[in-house]
Amino acid sequence: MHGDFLLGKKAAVTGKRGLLEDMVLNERAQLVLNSIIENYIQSSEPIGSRTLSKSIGGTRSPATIRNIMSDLAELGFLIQTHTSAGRVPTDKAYRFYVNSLSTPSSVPEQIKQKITLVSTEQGMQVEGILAEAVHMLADLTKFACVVSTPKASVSRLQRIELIKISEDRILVILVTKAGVVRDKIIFVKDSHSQDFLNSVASFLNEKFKNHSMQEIREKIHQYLVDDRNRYHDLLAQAVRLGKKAFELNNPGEMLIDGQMNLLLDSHFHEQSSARSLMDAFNQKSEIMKILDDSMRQKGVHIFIGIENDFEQLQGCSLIMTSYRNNQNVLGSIGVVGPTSMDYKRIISIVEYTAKILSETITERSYD
Amino acid sequence: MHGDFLLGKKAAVTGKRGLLEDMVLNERAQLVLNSIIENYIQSSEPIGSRTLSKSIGGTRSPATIRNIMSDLAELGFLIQTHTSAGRVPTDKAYRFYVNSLSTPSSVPEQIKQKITLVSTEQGMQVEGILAEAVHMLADLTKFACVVSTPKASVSRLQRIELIKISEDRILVILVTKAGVVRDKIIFVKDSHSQDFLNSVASFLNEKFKNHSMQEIREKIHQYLVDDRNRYHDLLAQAVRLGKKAFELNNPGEMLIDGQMNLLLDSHFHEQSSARSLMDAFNQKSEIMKILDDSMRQKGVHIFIGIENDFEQLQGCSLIMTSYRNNQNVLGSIGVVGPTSMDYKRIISIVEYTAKILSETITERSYD
DNA sequence: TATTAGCACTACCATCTAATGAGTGCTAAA
DNA sequence: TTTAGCACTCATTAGATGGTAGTGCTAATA
Repeated sequence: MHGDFLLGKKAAVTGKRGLLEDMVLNERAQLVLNSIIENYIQSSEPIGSRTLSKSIGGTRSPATIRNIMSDLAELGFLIQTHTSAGRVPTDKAYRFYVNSLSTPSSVPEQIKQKITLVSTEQGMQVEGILAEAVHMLADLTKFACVVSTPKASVSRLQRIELIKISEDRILVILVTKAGVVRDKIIFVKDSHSQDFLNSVASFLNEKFKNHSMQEIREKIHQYLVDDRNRYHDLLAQAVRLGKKAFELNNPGEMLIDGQMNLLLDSHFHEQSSARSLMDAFNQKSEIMKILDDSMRQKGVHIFIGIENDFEQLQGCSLIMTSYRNNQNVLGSIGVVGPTSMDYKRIISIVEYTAKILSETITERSYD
Repeated sequence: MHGDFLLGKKAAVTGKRGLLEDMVLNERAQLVLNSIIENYIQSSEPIGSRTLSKSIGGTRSPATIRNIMSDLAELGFLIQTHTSAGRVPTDKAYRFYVNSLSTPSSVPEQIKQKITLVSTEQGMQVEGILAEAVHMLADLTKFACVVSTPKASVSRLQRIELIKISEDRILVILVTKAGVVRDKIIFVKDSHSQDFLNSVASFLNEKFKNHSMQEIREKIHQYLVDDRNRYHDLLAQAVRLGKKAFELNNPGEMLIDGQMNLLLDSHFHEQSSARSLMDAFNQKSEIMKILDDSMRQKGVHIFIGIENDFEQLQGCSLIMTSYRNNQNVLGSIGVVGPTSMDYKRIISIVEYTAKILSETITERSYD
């Protein structure tokens, strides 16, 4: 295979078996590939051998470049839109490129200055801060951005309030350590006085403060499977109300911002891709899955094109990372953009934003 | 003036003075104009005399139609994009058309069935219901839709809770009659015990329950301008905390959905108009103004093109109406779309949606 | 062996042209 | 008041053309 020439020593030793896994390109090929990618990220136009020859300082003639490009194409790093066009990086090329970005590039000072969250000064709650963060991210990157709200299951109880609304409805307010207030209504068969609800609430507060919602649900379940007659009436009622109050009914929410950026982006300017992107963002559960996944691991996660499990986003790249308070990982935040995005820049911005967000929320946590 | 032929008796009597105000077109002209508008709404393409002649059943020849059209153009109801093109209705024409829709067309049964709010079953709060309503509206109309959340000032207090977060921070939770829960943090200089906060809260609850936020703010202000030494410590503290707690810090919020629909709409497919539309939606305060205005009056409000005060939306038409619970008008909901929208259909959908929304929220109110 | 120059070839792109067709306005007749 | 007829306008479309940016291949070169 002609392309073998481009492989460095490592691949040469391991031979064809390791061709795709431990792919190592020789210096020359790497230079060319990276240069193509960076040019393409800039211009969004197919890169030809002449352009590239100039771009790398004229040390190689267009003809040489052509040979190398031809081999890179054979190896699946480049494709041509048509015979006489320049070449465009494939998802595989971007993956190679991103992997080679060993040192995370630092955020330019002037961008750092833009990444500040002001909502914290306005007595705003966590959701407001998240909204601001995702809006800022969308504004800086000019792509679509998503953030998941703190998972109810991991957040720890700060306080619960029960407010009688009507004979059969009770408003439950849960305040978590992370600073999120959730409210919902539960329906009950028997009417309770507000005084009674206050006792139940203070019982639940005492019993469960600082426990995670997950733990609380488990404990309540435990109470219930135990012989319930052992408990006196207040306790039994409290547990029953508590069960309803702590029941998880929202599967976690997310905020999206900057979808319009994508529609205005030239890469998605064809009717069909715009339409399908829009559909994708309406499938919140799928996006939630991605956000959840990247919550579980440390660092920045990058999904390039077809690497993406969610088919409708396979024309995009995703840059995701998690945010946290001093106790727990709370959720994740990230960017959805074209595969030809400026990875260096976007990665650093996402990373830095998550850091600032984490700091802001930690400051905000009720401890 | 040639166009005078088209004017009916009324205008003929009042003469030129009333030309624009009590504009009445004779039957023939009305038929032609309405037919042009309805055709254009359907096809989005300039309407020519031949097409129209067929469309009205061939009772008038193209030449006749041409004469009428020419006069209508002279009166400002129609314009031509270029000399040899068909004609397109102006904003003035749409206004005429909408005014002539005397009988509000009823919503087709099959659309009625689609307009249902399910979130109420899931123990969701008002904001969730509004989000569902606006999403549904966007889905049905395929335009952008907005809804304003219930005004804090008009909503009546159901209950206030004060929760100590840290030495200098207190979480305030306000539950209104309309079913909205608002939470915010206030900062205090002196530390208070939770017991103390409970007393303050129950004092405030007793004193202000069922009063509107506006009233409460005024009363608190009254307390403060009175000689404050007259009050004992608890009261003085309560009032001071109360002032902070009831301070209006969010000017009212709104939810937007379906912006992407507009971007995908052929009418806004030029780069520039898409971009400026996007900007318009980011100017939330301007849109809020429109929503507020249409809250103050009964019925459906229609702003066609240049009738719009907000310049950036002068390429659009807005269909707005208010929603309410059994006590008060709470906010408004509406649609932003191209001036060539199907007014009949959209108006009826907006109207019906607002009705369902009002019913749902009334059901939900805490009374 | 790696690199380069030279050359034939390909396909897109902008520009021009001519033909088409949908529409108008005007005039004269019914 | 309506209509038929005719000349005219202008956007759109389809071909045709030349220019350009790119390729692949081969043979010569360092």
